[in-house]
Amino acid sequence: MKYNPQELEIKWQAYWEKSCLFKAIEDLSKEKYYLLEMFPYPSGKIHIGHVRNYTIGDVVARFKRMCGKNVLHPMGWDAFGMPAENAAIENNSHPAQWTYDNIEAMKTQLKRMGFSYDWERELATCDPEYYRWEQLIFLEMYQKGLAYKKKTFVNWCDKCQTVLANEQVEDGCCWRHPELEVTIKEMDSWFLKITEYADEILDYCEKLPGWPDRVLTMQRNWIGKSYGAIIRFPMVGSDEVIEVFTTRQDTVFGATFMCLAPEHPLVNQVIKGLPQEGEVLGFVERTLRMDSVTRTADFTAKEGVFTGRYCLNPVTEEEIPILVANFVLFDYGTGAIMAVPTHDQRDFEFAKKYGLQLRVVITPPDEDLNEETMSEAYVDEGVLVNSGPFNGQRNLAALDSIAEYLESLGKGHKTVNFRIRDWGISRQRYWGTPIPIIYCDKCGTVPVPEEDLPVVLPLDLHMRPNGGSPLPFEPAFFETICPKCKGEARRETDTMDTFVESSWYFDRYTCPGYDKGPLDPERVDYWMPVDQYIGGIEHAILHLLYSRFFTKVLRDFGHHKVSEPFTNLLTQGMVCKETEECPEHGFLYPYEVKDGKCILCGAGVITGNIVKMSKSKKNVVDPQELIDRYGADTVRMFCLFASPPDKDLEWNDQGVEGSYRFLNRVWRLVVTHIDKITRVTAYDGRETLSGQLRSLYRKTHETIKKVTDDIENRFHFNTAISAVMELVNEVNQVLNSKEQKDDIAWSVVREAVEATVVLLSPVVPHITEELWQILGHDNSLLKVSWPSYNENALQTEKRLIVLQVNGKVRNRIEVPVSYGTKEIEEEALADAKIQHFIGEKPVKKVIVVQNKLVNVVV
RNA sequence: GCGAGAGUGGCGGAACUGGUAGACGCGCUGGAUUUAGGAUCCAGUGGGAGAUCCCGUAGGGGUUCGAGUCCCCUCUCUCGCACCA
Repeated sequence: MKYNPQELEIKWQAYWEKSCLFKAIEDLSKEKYYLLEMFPYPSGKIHIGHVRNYTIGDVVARFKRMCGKNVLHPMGWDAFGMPAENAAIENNSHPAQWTYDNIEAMKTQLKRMGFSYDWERELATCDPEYYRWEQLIFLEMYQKGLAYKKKTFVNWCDKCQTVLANEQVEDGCCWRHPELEVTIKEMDSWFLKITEYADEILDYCEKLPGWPDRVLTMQRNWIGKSYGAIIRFPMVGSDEVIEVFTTRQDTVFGATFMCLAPEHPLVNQVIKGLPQEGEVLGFVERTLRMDSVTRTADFTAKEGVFTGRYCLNPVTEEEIPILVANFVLFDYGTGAIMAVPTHDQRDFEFAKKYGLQLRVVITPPDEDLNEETMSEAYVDEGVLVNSGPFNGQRNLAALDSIAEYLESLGKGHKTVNFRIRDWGISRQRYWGTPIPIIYCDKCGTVPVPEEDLPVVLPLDLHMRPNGGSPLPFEPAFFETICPKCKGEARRETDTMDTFVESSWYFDRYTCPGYDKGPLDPERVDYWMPVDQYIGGIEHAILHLLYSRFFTKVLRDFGHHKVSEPFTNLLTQGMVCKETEECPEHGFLYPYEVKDGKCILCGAGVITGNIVKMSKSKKNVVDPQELIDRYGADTVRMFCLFASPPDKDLEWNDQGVEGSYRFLNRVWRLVVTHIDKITRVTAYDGRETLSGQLRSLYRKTHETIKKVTDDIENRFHFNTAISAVMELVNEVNQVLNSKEQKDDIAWSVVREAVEATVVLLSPVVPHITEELWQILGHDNSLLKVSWPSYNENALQTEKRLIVLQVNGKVRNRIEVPVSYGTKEIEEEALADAKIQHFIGEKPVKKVIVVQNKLVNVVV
C-alpha cells in the first residue's frame, strides 16, 4: 500500500465537511476557545505567508479541540481595498466581480489545505450585511463626538485627481505619473478620536501578558505619552500669543528663537505687510509643495526663514526672532517650537546655519560649556545656569517646579501630550464602506438616519480609467434628500479606510447572521475575547491598535462587555526568499532563471538579499504547485518544521522534500508491520520492561510530554516535530534489531506508533486519519482525546553527570538517581580523568548542581 | 536620525530558567540493495591537530566556578517610522 496524499486528503476533507466536525456551537457547559488568524485580503491566490499563518492556527485549533475545548475557528475576507480597483481598471471589469471571483478561488485553496474552519461563519467585509453595522457604529461615534471632521494636509496627484498614500509617492512624484510632482493639498477629512482612548489603551498594555513584549513596546512608543508643558510666548507688537509644547521646560531660559510650522495659522498674520512677506510666502509654498515623504526625509536640509517679527521669551522677557521652519510638524504638539540651540541638536544645527543666538542653561558636572566654541548641543543632565531662580538646581529635578513657576506667572501650564494622532478614515476611493453622512446647504452635516442604513455602495457603475473614485461623478449615488429639511442634499462620497472593517470583524464572527444590531450580546459575550490571535508582525501597530480602540468604543456603547479583543497574540515572522535580478529585465520569477541566466536575454542573473516574498520582487513560491506535487500535509509540515513561527522563514525547496520523506517513513512504519501491530493492544504499563523496550516506552512518554509542552506553551512546532522524528527513529531501531519480538514487544511498538499518529494529527491531519483507520480504529482522530504522559514511564535508574574542571567539560559519568550531592561529589573527585586534570593543584572549590554537573575549581 | 528585532556548521535550525554547543532535518561522503538511475537501509559529517587535546555561537571587553544565554562597546543585516520638540 503506497502513500497517496492526493487521494486520501480529498477523501478526508470530504468526510470532515460532511460530518460538520468544525461547526462551533455556543455551549455554556463547555470551556470556549476562540482561535483566530488574521483574515486575508482576497488577492486571487493564497501565498506561502497565508499557508504558514493558517497552518499555525489550524494546529492550535485541532490541538485545543482534542484537549476538550469548545473551539471557534472562523475565516472570512478583508474584501474592500485598492487592489480591486486597480485590477478592475486594468482588466476593464468591476471590483466586486474581481473580489468575489478571488474569494471563490482562495476558498477552494484553503479547503484543499484541510484547515478546520467553521465555514458557516464566513463573512466578507464588502457585503452590505457587514458594512451596514459599521455605518451604524460610525453614526454612534459621530453622535458621541468620537467621529469628527477637520482639515488636513494630504499628498495629491492632479492627474489622478486623488489623494496618494506615502507609499504611492516615489521621489516626490506620483507612482502612476512619474513626470508629475505631488502637491500638498488641504482637505476636509473624517477622523476617529483614538486620542480620547490613548490613555486607556496605554494603561491596558500592562494587562496583556499574553502579547509579545516587542509589540507592546512598539505600541507604547507609538502612543508616545509625554509629560511636558505648554508655554505661551507673547508676540511683540500685537496681542497674539504663540503657544508651544515642550518636554524640556527646564531649558526655557535658553530659548533664543521661535519656529512655526509652515502650515501654522499664525504665519499669515505674522508677516502681513512686512518686507519679508514675499520671501516667507515663497518658502511656505515651496515647503507645502513637497510631499510629506521628501519633507521629512533625513537628507532634506533643515531650512527656515525669518518672518521679521519677534516674540518675548516669557521668563527672560527678551525679544526673540520668529522663524518658519520646514522641520516643525503642524500636527504634533501645537505646531510651534521654542528653540534651545544649546541643548537640542536640531536647534543647534539650525542656529549655526542662520547665525542665531545661543545661551547655555545647563552645565555638565565636569566641564564648562561655551556658546562660542561648543560643536554640538549638550543634551545630557546637568546643573541649571542662567536660569534665574533655578540656578544651581539639577535640570531634571527642576522640571516640575519650572512648570509650576510658569503656571504661577500665567505663562504656561503642565500638560500631557500624545504622539499618536487621531485616525483619519476618509478615503477618496470607490471600493470601500460609504461614510453615512449627508451634506445639506441649509442643515449642514446630517447623519443618515439609522433606518436608512445601509448606504449601499452602487455596483452598476464603471471605474474611471485614470483611477480615482467614480462616486463623485455618479449623481444617482450622491444626489439625495436631506433627512431633516427634505430639501436637495449631497451624500458624502468618501469611503472609509479598510482598517475600520478589520477593527471589529472578530466580534462579528461570533454572530455573523445577526440582524438586530452589530452584535448579538449573548453570543459575543460567550466567545469574546479571542483567546489566541495569530498574524503577521507587520500589523504590530496599526491594525492591532485600531482593534483595541474599537473594542473599547464598542464596550462603552454597550455592544459587548470586553475591554481587550485579543488575550494572546502570536506574531509570525515573514516568509523570505532571495531575489533574482536581470540587469536588463529587472526582477525575475524563479522559472525565468535557468542555470543562473535570464531566459529572456541570457544575461547573468544577480542573486539578491533574502527578503520578504512579494509579487513586486517576484521571489515567490506558489503553494498550489507544492500541494499538487506533495499534498497538503507535506506543505503544512514543512511550514512548521522550517523555523519557529515568530521568526522569519527562509524558503528552501529542498526542505519540502525532507518533510515528504518523513511522512512516507511514518506511513511505511505503520503499513509494513500492520499485521503484527494490530494483533496486540497498545502497551498499558503493567508488564515490567527492560532494555530497548523500556527505553522505547520511556521515549514514547517523553515525546508526549515534549510535544504537548511545545504546542501548548511555546508554539514551537519545529521542535515538536523533531521530537516525533526522534520517536520514529527509535521505533525503527527496535524494529530493525535482531532481538526476537514477543507480544509485549509488539504492544510497546503499538503504543509508540499510535502516539506518533495522534501527536502528529494536528500538524498533518489527513495522513494521520488514514493511518488511524488502518490501525483499526473506527472513530475520527478529531474525537480522540489528546494523550497524557505517564510519570512512571519517565523514571530512570541512572543519571548522567557532566564533570568539569575550571568550567571545562572533562568527563561524563552515570550515577544512580538515588545519589545525593555528597555522593556525586565524591564520585566526581574520584574519577580518574578529573584526578588527571586536578594534578598537583589544590582544589579551591567544588560546585555541584544537583542531577546535572560537578565543577571542580583548582 | 529615531524605534524594534536578529547574527550559532555547507544550509534551515536546537540548546526553554546561565550548567554537555550543534538535537531534528537538508546537503555532502562512503557502503548495502539495484543492469543503471530513483527510492530505501546502514555508517560518517563544526574546524584543527591527531588518540588525547586545542579552537569554536559576528568582533572586542566585562560579570561568574561556569556565558550562545546576563551587562557594556563595535560591526553587519532585517523590519517599522510621523525630524516626536
